[in-house]
Amino acid sequence: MLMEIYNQLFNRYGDLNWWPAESPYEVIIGATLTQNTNWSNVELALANFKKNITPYRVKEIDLEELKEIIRPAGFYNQKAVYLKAITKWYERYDFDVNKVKAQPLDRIRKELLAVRGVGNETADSILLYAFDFPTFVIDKYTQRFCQRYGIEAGKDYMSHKNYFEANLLSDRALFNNYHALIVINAKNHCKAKPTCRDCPLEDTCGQLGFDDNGKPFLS
DNA sequence: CGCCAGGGCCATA
DNA sequence: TATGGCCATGGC
Repeated sequence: MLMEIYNQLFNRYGDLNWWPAESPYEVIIGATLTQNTNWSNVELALANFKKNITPYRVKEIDLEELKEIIRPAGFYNQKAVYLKAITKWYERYDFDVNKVKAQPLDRIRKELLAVRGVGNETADSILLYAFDFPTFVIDKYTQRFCQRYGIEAGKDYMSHKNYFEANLLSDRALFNNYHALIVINAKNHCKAKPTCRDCPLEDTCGQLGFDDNGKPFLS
């Protein structure tokens, strides 16, 4: 079922080429800044770096100065601390993407979760979109998506993640685009119908439907 | 003007 | 383990 739904979403939106960033480190920064924050605000913050988003700079920069740069992204007092912390973690691997990629997924995931400001979603976003690890990213949209369409994937983050990983081929390209498709589909939907969030769960609210044979389709 | 966005931390029970 | 308050800007 999950694969059929993916195909429907793919037919509509195609390959979205996530994450929108110019480097793995920029993915790390973006994933942290976008916590409970509109992406357009994150873009303003990223623009304030003036094309100079490197771990070396974030490591050396004064904390108060960093706060000013990321201010548009909101929660800047804590996020500035978070950026320092995740950058310090990255330094263990000499800011080298390949040294991180050479490690086992589970090890890096645990390390990331131990970093201040990195929870499940941020960790998985970084693992998948910065370092190409085959891990599935769950967010509020995904959980709402499952609830709305009767996909019984559990109730918390890990149960959803386990459900998707258990019912899909472990393919980083698939995981990458699937999460992106769910987000884009949700945003499109919300844009067209701002009150969708308030729809009762039994409402088929959304573009996804199921035919008489139980096959999913996008209307 | 009020609502809320691609979460996570912490205190409390 | 499970809620709830808190963090903060900018777009609509």
